[in-house]
Amino acid sequence: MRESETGEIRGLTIFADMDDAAFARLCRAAYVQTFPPQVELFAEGEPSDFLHILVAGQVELCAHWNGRETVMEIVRPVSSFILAATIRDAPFLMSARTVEKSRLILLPSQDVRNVFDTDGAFARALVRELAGCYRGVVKSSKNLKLRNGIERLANYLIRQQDLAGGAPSFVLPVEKRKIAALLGMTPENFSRALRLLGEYGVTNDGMTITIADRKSLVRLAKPVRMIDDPEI
Amino acid sequence: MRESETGEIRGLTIFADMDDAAFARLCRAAYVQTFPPQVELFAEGEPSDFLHILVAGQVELCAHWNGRETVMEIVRPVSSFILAATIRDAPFLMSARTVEKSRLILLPSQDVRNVFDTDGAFARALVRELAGCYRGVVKSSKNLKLRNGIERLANYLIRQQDLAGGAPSFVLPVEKRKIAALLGMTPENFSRALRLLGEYGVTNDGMTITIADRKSLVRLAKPVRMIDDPEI
DNA sequence: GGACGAGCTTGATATAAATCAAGCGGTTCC
DNA sequence: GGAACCGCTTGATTTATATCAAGCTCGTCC
Repeated sequence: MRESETGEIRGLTIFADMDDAAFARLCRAAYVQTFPPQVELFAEGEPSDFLHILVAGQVELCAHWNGRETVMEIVRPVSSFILAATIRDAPFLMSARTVEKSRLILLPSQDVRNVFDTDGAFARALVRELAGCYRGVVKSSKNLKLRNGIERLANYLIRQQDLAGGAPSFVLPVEKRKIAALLGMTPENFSRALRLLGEYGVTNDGMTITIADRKSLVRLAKPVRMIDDPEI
Repeated sequence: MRESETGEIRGLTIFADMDDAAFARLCRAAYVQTFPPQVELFAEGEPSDFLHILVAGQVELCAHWNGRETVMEIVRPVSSFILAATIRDAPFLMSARTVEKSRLILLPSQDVRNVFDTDGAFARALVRELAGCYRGVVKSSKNLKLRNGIERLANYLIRQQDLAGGAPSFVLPVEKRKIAALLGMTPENFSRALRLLGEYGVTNDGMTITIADRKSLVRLAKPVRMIDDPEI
């Protein structure tokens, strides 16, 4: 991997505190790869041979059981994913598929574990990262168990508006059907729920959402820090 | 804290590899406390001043939103809980309440963070522990999103039978209403689902469950490693 | 331009789950 | 012993969600 490429991930919080030598050991056998849209990167149950870092594009993590499929998470750059499987040398719990053309850096899991075993700074950074990941999933689980479909959608839209900079109009990051699965609902119900949010000032044209009356939407969504604040 | 008491937790995987001096620093200001049933140990949103370790009894972790409540996890001894909040010095995402009379060891979060900052072995053990916790929540989330109520209950019973040693009859660990909430269903639906499982050889008398035909139940439940195996 | 396909929407319907309302069966406490 | 309570169960009903079946819209491709 060339230096220009390692630079793209050097700033990630999990690498920030480690010294250059350790980082170099991590990147020695790493490689960069660009994938077209809709490519399966790996499947649930496979051994986790590489720690994946998404540099550009978008990747969805999904899960399957008994012929059913759901979306667990949508990964946006720059961030690592499936860190826990790498650390535990355990099979993937989720499958990964590119949503659009994506560039990834792949670090051999064995190298990640070796550096983690010898570099204290890296180990500590991983603790903080994994603690954050854990809390992220707990929040998502609370969201699923405590809210119904419309409430989840309302909160999702508020969050997306913030991510997009807060303007009244913004574009959904992925297909509606994927967002529906992420929120634990069918595409049909997603569509109906979105129309019901018209009562709260939400309109949509294709992938563009406009929130005319955010206060009204917030009154319905009732976002709270212990579910909706990604920083906590 | 007396040595007889620190011994109860010394064997936990998060402490196993650290040297005695570091462990002693962790335990210096720790204390042991016994709580009666139904006591709230802490509430969602409060600062995480102590890492909690359950030595005996049972504790439920629950979450609230907009007047609704759900059970996120039932902790059994000996295990730590809310490790992620301690590490990140962040507020609790869940509330904790004793289910029965319980004995806990409380380690000041600041001490945990200090030792973690200086002891590499402890940091590495925490990484593995948190990676395991993360994967646990992911599995639980897959269970919620991919299965309906009866399927979740069927898998829960199979798991409990295994935990109880595999005998056909076993006793549920907590009130049915709490199990219902854990599984994301109402007590009424839990009751009905349990009765429907009669078709698959499941009978119950009070808190005692008997699985007469495990194969039949497994055919319905379809447990898979990537959701139901706690070791992976 | 027109045919096709994919994703989205909509309506009708079926199923799952929640809610409401009793009643049952223990236990606790006078 | 009996009253009161609590958790569980059951049935009736409502609501939420999923499924099925079209149709629509907007691209792409010939």
